[in-house]
Amino acid sequence: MASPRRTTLHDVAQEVGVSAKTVSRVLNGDGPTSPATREKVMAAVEKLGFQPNLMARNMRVGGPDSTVGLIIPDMGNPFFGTVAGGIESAVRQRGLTLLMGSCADDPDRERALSNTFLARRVSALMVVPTVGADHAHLRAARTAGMPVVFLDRPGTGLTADGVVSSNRDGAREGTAHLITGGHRRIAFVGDRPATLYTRRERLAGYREALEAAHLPYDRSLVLDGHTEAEAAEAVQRVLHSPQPPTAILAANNFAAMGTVLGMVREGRRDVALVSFDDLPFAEVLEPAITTVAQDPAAIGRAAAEIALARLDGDRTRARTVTVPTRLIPRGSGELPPPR
Amino acid sequence: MASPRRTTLHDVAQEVGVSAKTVSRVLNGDGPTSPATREKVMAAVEKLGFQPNLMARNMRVGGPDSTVGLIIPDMGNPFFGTVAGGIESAVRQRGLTLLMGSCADDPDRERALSNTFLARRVSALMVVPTVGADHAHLRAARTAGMPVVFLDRPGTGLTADGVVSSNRDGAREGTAHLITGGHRRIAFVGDRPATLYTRRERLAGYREALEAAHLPYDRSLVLDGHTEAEAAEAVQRVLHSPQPPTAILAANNFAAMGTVLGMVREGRRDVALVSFDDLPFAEVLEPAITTVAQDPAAIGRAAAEIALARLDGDRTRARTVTVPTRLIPRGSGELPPPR
DNA sequence: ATGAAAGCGCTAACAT
DNA sequence: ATGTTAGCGCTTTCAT
Repeated sequence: MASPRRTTLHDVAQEVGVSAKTVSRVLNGDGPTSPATREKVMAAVEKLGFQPNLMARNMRVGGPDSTVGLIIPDMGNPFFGTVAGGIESAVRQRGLTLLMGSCADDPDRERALSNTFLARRVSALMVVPTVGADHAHLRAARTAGMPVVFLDRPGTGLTADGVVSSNRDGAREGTAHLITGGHRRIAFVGDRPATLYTRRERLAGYREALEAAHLPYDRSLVLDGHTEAEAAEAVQRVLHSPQPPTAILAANNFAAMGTVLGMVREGRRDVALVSFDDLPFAEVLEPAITTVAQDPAAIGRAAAEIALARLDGDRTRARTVTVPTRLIPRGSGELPPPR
Repeated sequence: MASPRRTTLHDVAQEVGVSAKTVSRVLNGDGPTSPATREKVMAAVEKLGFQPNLMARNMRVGGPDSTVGLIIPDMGNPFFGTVAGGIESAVRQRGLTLLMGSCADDPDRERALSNTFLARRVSALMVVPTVGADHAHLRAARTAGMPVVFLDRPGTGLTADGVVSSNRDGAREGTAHLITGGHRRIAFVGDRPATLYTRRERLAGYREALEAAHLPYDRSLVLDGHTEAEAAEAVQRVLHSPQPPTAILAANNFAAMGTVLGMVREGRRDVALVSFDDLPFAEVLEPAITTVAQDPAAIGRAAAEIALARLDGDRTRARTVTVPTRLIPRGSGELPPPR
């Protein structure tokens, strides 16, 4: 009981009694076709359930496929989902379809996925680089005219276009906000590994704010946590230390959730908090959480615009676009230090 | 300054001084090859940055592409991201790559995306059906041997395999939990449109629990809200009604977030809440939120297993797998009614 | 161990 | 308005 072969253009042509090229003309609307054959062809297509084989078409036409590839490190993070939405709506207007894959934080899988996309001749490739991944292998495809855009973090081993948030400025602003409120001991809860681009940049912004206010940089106030649970534990520990912080800058949404969880577990509502990344529940908590909001949709849009410009022949040198963040004061960052 | 043509198998062959077929043999490791040529070929591949054109390969080989397509209605919902993760890890073991696209709740775009996947000859197609979409056009591909699996909701116009949560049982259990706590006026906050499969099933489970306890079904306690904001407003309104509920069953995560937001705005911490779908912040709120947790990763795994079995020749009739939900009492569902 | 020819499904270029 | 031929890049089949 073998499956029937997939219907081809020839099957349709035979059914109607015309040549394959005529069917092709009808379907792609290029050459002239009589209304009569057009109808007959469409009927046969419907009847046989014909799906044109785009691989064959693309191969003959020679151009790239009408898809854009996106590689993200983690499907569960809605941040990337929103980024993807921004790309999607921008490329769709050009008749391109966004296809995405997740590498689950694995550099080997990132490599495999990019080969998958390259081998299928996507029009452009967008990558949110995973820690440890190298991107030198993309050079050939890029030289052959395929745009490569790095999102959220710069790529490694390849100079290409990129789009990032104003991580440093945003973190500086968030920290300064706490300092203005009177805080002098401010903890930083960041992602791991500490070499992660966004973490480095945000830590740098945090330090800039401290320096500007002539506050000391205390390493014991810099905490790690890749997951919510880890961040929560780190926060609980530091709140029990001899000189606990009176305020916390959480450097991403998982860190922020963990920080809130840690504070709840300790029954501490008196610690000020500013979170980098907006949170779905930011407005629901008491106090509501002050955030340094990123604009993931704008990041996606900017990346798509760069890629489309490249496809249109833009040959200027690689550039990096910075999408601004915005401080949204909501309450948690306005708590004064105890005195 | 035109882009250089993409390197082909022949380019590599010419560089080495062998035939194309020899290069093909080296790359796919089928026929016998001498170690010497093997090395030279690999070197040339590296030097020229050769990426085999999978479209050409697949076309000649005739089989399906080594990708699996997934269509989801919304990128921003982490529920679907987790489902995708479950599929991904299951199909990867078979050398298949998961590619996903979002139709943004638009049935036309769902159709376009499925054509995109079909035209590229994916090995299998997974669809989370969007409201208003029809799936009859998938019949031909399915007949030709491509597995189709519907996730989270049944498809329309096509009998195919499916995987869903135990929506009705879960909602009944969640509602019964509130009834056991002494509540007699329990509101239902659901998604829109009211015809949505998951909403219908969950409402049915809610009604079953009411009936089992001989409680009246009061339509004024059934609220709608497709977004967090809409749900919040509906909740605020009902709390001001003459006979307000003392407990709420939120039928999905957006409804739950909106419900919490509405309660916070009204300063009401005395209303019991059970949420269908687990929430990232469920444990952080006070009281922590009692949920009827789904298992999205298990949904994805089950769907992948069905598809793989079909690819292995399973020709039994279409079946629907139900993945159980689990009640997680955390506090918000244990609030007693005021007396 | 390697090469030559044919063909996968489609369309560009040239007929008619 | 339609048909024919050739070929996209690769692999199969059959040589050598």
